[in-house]
Amino acid sequence: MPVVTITDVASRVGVSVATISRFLSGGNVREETKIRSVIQELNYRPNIAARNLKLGRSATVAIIVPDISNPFFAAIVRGAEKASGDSLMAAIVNTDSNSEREVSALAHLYGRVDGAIFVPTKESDHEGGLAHFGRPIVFVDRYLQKEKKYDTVLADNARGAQLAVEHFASQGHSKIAIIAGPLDSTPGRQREEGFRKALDNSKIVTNPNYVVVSDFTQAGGFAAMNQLLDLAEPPTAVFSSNNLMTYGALTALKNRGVSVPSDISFIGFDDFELSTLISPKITVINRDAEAQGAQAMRALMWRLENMDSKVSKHSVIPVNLIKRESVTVPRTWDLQNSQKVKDRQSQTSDHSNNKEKVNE
Amino acid sequence: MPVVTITDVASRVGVSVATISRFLSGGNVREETKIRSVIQELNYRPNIAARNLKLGRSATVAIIVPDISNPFFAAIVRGAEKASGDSLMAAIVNTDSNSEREVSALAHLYGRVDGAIFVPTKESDHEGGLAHFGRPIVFVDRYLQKEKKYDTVLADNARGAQLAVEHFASQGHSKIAIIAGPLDSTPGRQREEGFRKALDNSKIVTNPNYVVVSDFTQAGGFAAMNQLLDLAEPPTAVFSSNNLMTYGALTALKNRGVSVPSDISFIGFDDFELSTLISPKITVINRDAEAQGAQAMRALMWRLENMDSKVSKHSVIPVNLIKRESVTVPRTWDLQNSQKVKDRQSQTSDHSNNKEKVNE
DNA sequence: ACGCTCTCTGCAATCGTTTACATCAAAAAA
DNA sequence: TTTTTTGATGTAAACGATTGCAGAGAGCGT
Repeated sequence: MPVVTITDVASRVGVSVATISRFLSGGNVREETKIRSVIQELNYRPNIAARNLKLGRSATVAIIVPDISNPFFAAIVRGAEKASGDSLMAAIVNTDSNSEREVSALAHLYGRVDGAIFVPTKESDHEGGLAHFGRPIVFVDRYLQKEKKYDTVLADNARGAQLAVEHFASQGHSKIAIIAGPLDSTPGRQREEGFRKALDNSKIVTNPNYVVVSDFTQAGGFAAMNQLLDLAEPPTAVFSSNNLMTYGALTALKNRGVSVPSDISFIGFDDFELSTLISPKITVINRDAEAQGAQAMRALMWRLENMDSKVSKHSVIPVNLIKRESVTVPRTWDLQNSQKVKDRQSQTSDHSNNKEKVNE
Repeated sequence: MPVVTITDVASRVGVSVATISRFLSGGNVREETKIRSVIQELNYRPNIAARNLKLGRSATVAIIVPDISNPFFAAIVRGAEKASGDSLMAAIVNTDSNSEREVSALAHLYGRVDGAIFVPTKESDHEGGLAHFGRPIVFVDRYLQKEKKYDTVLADNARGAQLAVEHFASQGHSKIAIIAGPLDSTPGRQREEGFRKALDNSKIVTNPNYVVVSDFTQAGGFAAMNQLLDLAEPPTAVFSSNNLMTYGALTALKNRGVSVPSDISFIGFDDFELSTLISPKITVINRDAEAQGAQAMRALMWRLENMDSKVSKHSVIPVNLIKRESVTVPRTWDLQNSQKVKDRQSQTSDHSNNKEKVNE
C-alpha cells in the first residue's frame, strides 16, 4: 500500500520529475517507452489534489437540480454526466426544490468546483447573488432576465405549445385550455405565451377561464384540472405544461369519470415513463432531455476553456409531437345545462371496469 | 479577482497562518472574534485542493449506479446524497448497466475519491478486481460472496417475496408464478429463494413452469409474462421481481387482453411512480429506497472514520406490502375449454392492515 | 524566587504536482 | 570547421494549506 508518487517514477526511470510531468501532459520525452512501462509497473496515478492545487482548479463541476428522482431531471443529469468525458467529475446536488438550499449549495460549492450546471427552482430568487459564485454557470430550462451574461440551454417551449394547439385545432377543437406553470418561470411563461400565440394564429379567441396557472406539481395539476371541469362550459381539449401536472390532471379526470379522449382530448408537455402503459396512451410534446443535459455540459466545458469570451451562448433544444391516443375530435356538449350527454360508445379500453366515485 | 488565502487573513489579523489554520479546525485561539470578522470581511474560503493534498484525502465519494434515470436508483442517489452532509461531495457515475464501464469507472475514480457506494450491474464481474481500488466500498442491493469484507445494505428480499406469496395464498391462490431476476444477482436470487421457501411454508408445491428466470428488464418481463400465459395451465397469480419487469409484464397482459386482477392477480417488487394512475392500481412490495441510500452513505462515512475496523457491516432495509387493486381471489377456470367464470368478489383496496380472511 | 503545568503561539517542513528558467548536446546552417 | 538553432532535460520555486516542535507567558503551589 505504499503511495507511489511522481518522484518514485522519476528515480526508477532515471530522469527528473519534470520529465515525468512533461510526459504526463503530452510533451515530447526521450524515454517515453520506459516511462510508460515504469508507470505501469509501479501502478502510478497522479495525485489529483496536488495537480489541482498547482493548477488552481478542481476538475469538478456541479449539477444542481431540484429533484433527481424526477425522471426529467434525471435525464438532464445523465446526459450531462455522459458528455463530461473523464476530464471532469460531476457532483450532483439535490435542492429539493428549495431556494434556500440552492443558495447554500452555491455557497458551499464555491471553490470546490470550476463551474455549474444549474436548474433553479424559482429563477427570480437568483437575480442578485450569482456573481458572488464567481464561476461560470450554465442554466438549463431557465433564463435569468437580469443576468443575461450566463449561458442557457432551453427547450423550444413556445414551439411545443404551438404544436399542441395546432394538433387540437386540426381535430376541430376550439375550446382549448392550458394548465400553465408559474409565469415567473421560463418554461411556464414561454409555454403559456406560445399557447396564446398559437391560438391567435388559429383565429381562436382565448377564453380567460381556459388559462389556469398552476405550479408544475402533481397536486397543482390535479386542482387545475378540477377547476377546468367545474367550469360551466368545460374545454374539450387540455394542454398540460409539464409531466407532474399531467399526472395530477389525469388523476382528476379519472376520479371524476371523465373519459379521455372521448370526453376531453389531452396533450402533456414532456413524455414520461409508462406513458404507454396507462389507458389511453397519452399524446405528448417531447424533447430530448438527455441531449439537453449533454448540450449544457458542452456549453460549460467550452466556457471553462474560454473564460474571457464575453458573448453568452443560448441554445434551444427542439421539441416534437408524439401522437398517441389521447386526442380525438371534440365531443358535442349539451350547452343548455352543461351536462355531458350520455356516451354509449365507450373507449376501447380493455379494463375500463372501475368507475370510481368522486371523493375529492 | 484576487484569490484570498490563509496568509492574507493571517497578516490582516496580525497572527501566523498556523493560528488561522488552528482556528479553522476548531482549536482555541486568542483572537477568535477578530479572525472571524476578517474572514468575513475578506470573504476567505479555504482552498480545498491544498487541504486535500496535505490531508491525503479528497473529501469526495462516488456513487456508482447502473442507471440514474431508473427511479429506484435515483432514490438511492438522493438518499445517499442527502445523508452525506456537507463534509463530503458526492460524485455520481452512471454505468449504463455496463460492466466494462464499471471497471473503468473504478479505475478512473482511483485516487479521486475516498470511497464509493456501488450498485454493480452484475456482481459476478467484480469478484477479483476490487481490492485494486484500495478504498472502502459499500455495496447496495448486491452482496459479493467472494468479497465478504465489504459493507452492504440490502433490502429484505426474501421477506418481500414471502409477503407476496402469503398474500396470494391468503386469497386462495395456489397456482402462483414468479418472474425472477438473474439468479446470479443478489436480489434476483434472494427473491426467488424467498418465493420458494414461502411456497413450502404454505404447503404449496412449486410448479417448475411457474418459475421463469428473466433479466430485470422491461423486455424480459414482457417475454416472461407471455411465456407464463402460453402455459397449458397458466398461473392465477404472478409475482414480478422488480419494477422494470413489472412494466413489461403488465404490457404483455394488456396486449393479450388478460384482465388484472379478475383473470390474474399480480404483485410487483418495488413501487413505481404512476403505480396508482394505471388501472388497476398495482399491489406492490415496497421498500424505502431513499433510506437505503442514506444508510449506505452512513455506512461509508463510518467506514472512512474507522478504516482499521475489520468487521464488515451488513444492514437490511425492511419491506412492506402495499395492498392496492391487483390482487383478488383466483377465478375458477373451466378446464374443459379454459373459459372464465364470472367473478363477483373484489378486493378491498384501502391500505389498512386489517387481516383479511384466510381462504384455503 | 523557583519550578511546574497549561495553553497558546510562530517557525518551518511537508503534501505531490507544474513550469519558468537555465543548460547542454546534437542537428542544421554557415 | 564554426556558429546557430533546436529540443529535451534538470533545478528549484511555487501552489495553499496542516502540524510537529519548541518557545513564551500565565497561573499556581511550594
